Amino acid sequence: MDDQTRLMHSHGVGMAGHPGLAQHMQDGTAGTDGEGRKQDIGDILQQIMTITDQSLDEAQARKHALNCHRMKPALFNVLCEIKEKTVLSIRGGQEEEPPDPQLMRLDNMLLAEGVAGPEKGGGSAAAAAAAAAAGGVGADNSTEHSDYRAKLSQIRQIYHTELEKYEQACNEFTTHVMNLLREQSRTRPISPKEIERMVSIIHRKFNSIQMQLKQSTCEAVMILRSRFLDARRKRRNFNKQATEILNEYFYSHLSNPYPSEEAKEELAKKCSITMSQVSNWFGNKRIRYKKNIGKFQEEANMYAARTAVSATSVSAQGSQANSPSTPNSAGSAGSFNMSNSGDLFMSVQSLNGDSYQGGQVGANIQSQVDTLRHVISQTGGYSDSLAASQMYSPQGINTNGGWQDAPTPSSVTSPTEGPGSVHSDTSN
DNA sequence: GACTATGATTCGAA
DNA sequence: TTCGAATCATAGTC
Repeated sequence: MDDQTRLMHSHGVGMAGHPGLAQHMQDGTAGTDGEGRKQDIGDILQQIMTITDQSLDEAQARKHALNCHRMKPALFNVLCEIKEKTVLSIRGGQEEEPPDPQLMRLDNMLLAEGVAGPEKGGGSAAAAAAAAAAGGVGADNSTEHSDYRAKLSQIRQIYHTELEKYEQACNEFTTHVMNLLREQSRTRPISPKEIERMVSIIHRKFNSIQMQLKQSTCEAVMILRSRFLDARRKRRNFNKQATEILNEYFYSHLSNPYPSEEAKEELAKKCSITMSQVSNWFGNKRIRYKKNIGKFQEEANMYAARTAVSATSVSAQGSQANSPSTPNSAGSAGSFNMSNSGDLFMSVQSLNGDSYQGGQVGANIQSQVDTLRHVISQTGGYSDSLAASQMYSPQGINTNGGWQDAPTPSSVTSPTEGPGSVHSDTSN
């Protein structure tokens, strides 16, 4: 006799003395001896315990037989009484548990990252926030941003798909268990509250699985986020063309290498970088140029010569009104849309003739003059009229170590403009 | 691996 | 806010 059978037999003996069962026996089985009763109960219990080992058809048949068994009501009563005794312990575990703080944290994070909750443009808000945190300006256009958004969107999609699967599985399983319990309630006493409790247990189990999903999603978002920010932090050299554009601007505005907002925007667009990167570049360039002028001399010469040649060629073409020529980038680098800057020589004449044509024109002229003067100073020739006014300092740095606010002859500067107006050299 | 170049960041001053 | 200056951190070169 195996343990199960022994257990059943012992229960059978025990239940023989049970008042409910005894009553039933008195009612329905009067006249039968004790051995026979024990045998009956043992049979029933054995049938119940072995029901799981049987095939579905077999079990169905057994179940039917059990339901029709004459002892079934008695057994039901016994189970009811046992249940009454144990119901207290069940009640003990029914208290509502407070919401898990970790789950709340995860939920909040997923909500903030735009993974959970309503669609926030594929997490673009979070991406923008991340970009802002990284100090990027205009990062909305960056490749990193779109990558981040795409990846976040992927995470969001996977999360929702998995969540849906879990919910579906949870619902299916809950329905299955509820049906099972309802079915079982024919043979054993099961109250609706118990079914409810079982449902909540199932939900708790599935919630813990959901929490794992949320945790994994959060981790994925964190990794993505850190990678995104790291990528921004990571230094990447600008491409050659971008550096050339920036250098051309820098050396053609050497007297005042402070691009205006518009110029920065233009440069940023041309170089496919952000405005803050342009600002950084100019900040670094100014300080490094100033620190080591000698080192940059060759570079300065090259760009100055290039610009001068461009300007001269433009000049040779005549002062066409619709010419897109620029003082600094008439070459491959593109234009900064500086009007009236075509005729360098005329500009120089104007300078010498003290015939200033207006702020913007003056600014553009200034660039040309910077370039020309630089070339001249480097070649050692031509020092008459220009030098007479104020010899060009190739470095564009005054004796105080700062950039010359008004590096050109006073005649160049508009009488209505202060030194600060030189910044308008980039006022396209 | 040392060194240099260079983009980014931080901090104080104006 | 912008700039200069110092510094950090990484890429590229030898």
